[in-house]
This record gives sequence, structure tokens and C-alpha cells, in this order.
Amino acid sequence: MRVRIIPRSPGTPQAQMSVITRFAPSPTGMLHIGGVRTALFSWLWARHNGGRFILRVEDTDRERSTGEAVRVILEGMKWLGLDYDEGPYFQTQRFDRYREVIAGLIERGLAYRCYCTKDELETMRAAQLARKEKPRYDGRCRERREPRAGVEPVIRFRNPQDGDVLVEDLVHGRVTFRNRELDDLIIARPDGTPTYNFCVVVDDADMKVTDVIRGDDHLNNTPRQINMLRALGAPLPRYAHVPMILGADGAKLSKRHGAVSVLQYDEDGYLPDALLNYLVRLGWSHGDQEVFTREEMIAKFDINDVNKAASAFNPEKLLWLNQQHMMRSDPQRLVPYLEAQLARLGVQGAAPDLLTGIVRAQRERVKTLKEMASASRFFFADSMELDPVVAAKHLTGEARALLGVLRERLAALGEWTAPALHATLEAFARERGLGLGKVAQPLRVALCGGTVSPPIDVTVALLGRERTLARIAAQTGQSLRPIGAGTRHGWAEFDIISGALGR
RNA sequence: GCUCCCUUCGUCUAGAGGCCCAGGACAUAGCCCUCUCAAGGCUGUAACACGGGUUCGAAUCCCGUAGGGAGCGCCA
Repeated sequence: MRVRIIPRSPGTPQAQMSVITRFAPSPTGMLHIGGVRTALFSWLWARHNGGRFILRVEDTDRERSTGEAVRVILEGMKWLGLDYDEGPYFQTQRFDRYREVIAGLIERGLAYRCYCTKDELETMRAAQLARKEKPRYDGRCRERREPRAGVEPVIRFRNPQDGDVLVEDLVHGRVTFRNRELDDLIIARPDGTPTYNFCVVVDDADMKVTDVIRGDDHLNNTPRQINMLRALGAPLPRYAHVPMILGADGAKLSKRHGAVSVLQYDEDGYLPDALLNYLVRLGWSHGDQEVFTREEMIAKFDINDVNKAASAFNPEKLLWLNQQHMMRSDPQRLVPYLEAQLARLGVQGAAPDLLTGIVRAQRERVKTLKEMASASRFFFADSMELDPVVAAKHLTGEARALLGVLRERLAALGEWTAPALHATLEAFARERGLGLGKVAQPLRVALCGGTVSPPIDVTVALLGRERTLARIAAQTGQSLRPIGAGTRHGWAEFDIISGALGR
């Protein structure tokens, strides 16, 4: 359901302000796809409007923040190509600023020192819960003047007690909160360090953020933040609370379903654009279009069109999109990704032309670059393995004899190209009254070690003359060396030989 | 417990009162193509959470109910 209000939050006079968005992750857990989608929406909205995008790391929880999580955020953004115009800012480096603002609030009576102990607050909460009330601070220190011996006070914001706060949300429409439901939240701990809701408000105001796009778990925080923004005399941003992403099972995103570091998707062989494409379609759509380039996303994305309901993560569709992006992109562009995946399998230094050829041949038959790498190992001599069961079925005595003759024919072939090879193979089969399959399949097994590969002509062309002839020879006894038919030992020996011949 | 939010095929979604006995996509089933595997093409199965209203007419507007989620921290 679309929300068509284009709100200018009350008290926001500025007319043509350009859009400034920010992504504000906290480094207490790994950046996962939930966070990435929020980042994506913020980034898209800024880029769509020709505005600015800021990265701000909310690391005020010094106990739980980790350097590793910060690293994942930074590297993840880089891998995804979500570039920022400002930042990364770190809240821990802005403590002086927060202290200054807090002092100002206290001075103006908009914040006050609270001497209640944690135990007292706990008792109060328990009593409220017992009365079936919403637990909230009762304001007992609101008018207190005197310090309490032995207690370092916290600072609380003096929230208005009457009236309503209206949130004009870009995705939810107007949401009303009663101030009487809110309480005086703590904005600084006894040691003076500020708390989350306060830092957000100061930062968003200082950084002149115009559009706050974040998970809808923050919707409940918004009225408090609006009250603080007003106390600070700052203009209100627009808000867009986007729905959360659920695991594939419909439950909250867990480690089992997608709540892994975003960098894992790189390792697993996904293209950043495919991941982004998948994520943008969670909660947003543009007619019936499923596949978007980065440029199309920027051109067509509109935060006003984002859905309100949470959506479940569907790994299958991600896979499909990844393949779509592989098939549509320039093969050259995929080469570095394929190289990285091959390196993980121990294959290095492959010729660029071969890699481009492999991409062209494989991308429509694999879902990820990782799969592409493992399905292409046989192109590299020292990775060839023959499945004994497959060999027994396809490399019969008859088949080997056939391959022996074929080898001579191929050896005599002048032009080693897919079309020439295709013509040769077809003619060879026809002469013998065989279907192409009767020739192609044994050949495929002899060359690849398995029953699956790109079209046989393409496979043979990419494999090259030397390796092709050597591998056939290994199966027909045409080799000079005795080779144990398909045993590990035999192949290892063969590999060394053809490795020298290949390339 | 209180407050706020959400609800169309298994999943992602289209849908702004008649264009909808609900369209697209993934997945799934069948067929076609075919040297394997794919890709591609065609066809099929499959949804408006429920109940009341409003209206000539409701997936769409209103009110309830149920289910789900979030918040109520000296976490972010």
C-alpha cells in the first residue's frame, strides 16, 4: 500500500534543500543483508536526488563494539560499491560535541540530573509491571536541586508531558504518539558518555541529514528524537522506516539464514550488483521489472514506493538474479571475480583469453562464480579428475576405440575453433551413422572427467589442441607411457605431462 | 502488561473502488529445443488472514477480531 503524503515535517521551513541521507550502523555485530538493504535505500535515495550520502559508525557502546565489525562495514561498503560523500564518522570521536550540547540543555532546563540508582529504577519498573502499566521513568528527579551523596547522576532529557508527536513517515504515513506514553530518557551515563538516541539526534542535526532512512524497529524511538530535535531548535528531517528482512523461514533473521557478514557473499561467488538488485526488490518494485542495473536502480528508486510489510529472504531468487547478472554483464568484467574464485581452488596465472572464454561458456550454466570456478577446474591440467563410475559407463572399449580414431582426425585439423570443431565432430559422427551424442559424450568424459560441461565444441576449443589430444590419448592407450586406466596414479602422471604441454 | 507497526500465490511483489472469477517473478510440475548440463520458449498448480460495515460495485475505504513484529535499557 503506497503512502502518498509527501510530508514536510512540521517546523521544517527549508524549501529546496537537497537530500542528505546517512547510513548509521553500529559495529556490535556483523554487517548483514538487513543492514545492507538499509544502506542501499539510503544510498539510492541520495544518488537518485543528486544529494549526499554519509557513513557514520555508531560505536558509543564501547563494550560491544569491535574492530572486526568496523572492518566488515568498511570493506562491505567498498565491495558493494556504496560510496559515501562524507565519513566514515565515528561517534566516539565526537564526545566533546555531545558534552557541549548536554551542558546547553541542562543550562536551559531541558535536561536534568537524575540521582536514582539502578536498583531503585528496577523496583519502580517491577511495580509498574505488576500494575499492568507500561514501565517508564516517573520523573521523580525532575525538580530535584540537591545532589545525593555517593551517587553520580545520569542526565535525563525533559520530555514534554502533554500533547502528541506526529511522525510523517515516508513509508508508513502519519503515526501519532502521545507524549504521556514517553518518559524522560537518559542521554548521558554517570561517566558523561552519551547514549544512542541522543547521539543520533545531535549527529543528524549537525550533519544536516534531511532524510532519515532506517529499520522500522526505530519507529518507536522517533517521537523522542523529534522532541529532542525541537529542544535543540533543529529542523526535522523526513523519516522513512523501512520494514525488516526476515529469514527464509519467516522468522527473524538468524545466523542460519542470511545473518552472516556481507563479505560472505563475495566469498560465495555473488556479484555485488546482483545482491543489491535482490535487496532492492525486497520491499520495493518498479512494475514487473526484476533485473536492474545499478544505474536503473538509481534512476527508478523512490523511497515513497517502499512497502510496509517485512519480507523473507529467498536464497533461490538471489541465485537466479546472480546468474541473470552474470549473463548480462560484459564477460571481461567477471574475469577478476572468477580469478579470485579459482585462486581459492589453487588455480593461478590462467591466461586472460581462456578466462574470458570460460566466463562466456559457463555463465549460463552456473549460479555463482564459485560454482563457475569449480565447474571449470578441468580446463586446468593439474585439476583433472576422472570419476571411475562415469568412466566405466562412458569409456567402454568401443568408445575408446572410437576416440582413438577421432583423435587422429582432430590431430589433423587445421583450424582449432569451435565452429571448425563442431563441423568435424558432426561429420565424424555422420560418417559412422551415429548421433552426435554418441561421439560427444565419451569425448566429454575423456576431456572433463565428468558428464557435464559446456557444449563439446566450445569445451574442446577452450581446452586447446595439446591438452585435448593428450587427454584422449590417456584414454586410448595412444600415449607413449602406460597409464593405469583412470586411476589416481595414472592421472597424476598424465597431469604432469599435459601440464607441460598445455598453455 | 502497555504503546506503536504489519497482513495479496510457498517466497518477492503488481494493485490508488469497476481495467481483477487478481498480473509478473523465484521456486515447483509438464512439454518443446537439445551432444551433457544449462539457458531459452510454451503450459500448469498456487494468494486478497477472518468477520462486520460503507457503496450499484471493495484486494482497494471504515470498524472490529485473529496472527505476526517492534519498542517500553545507564544497547544501538
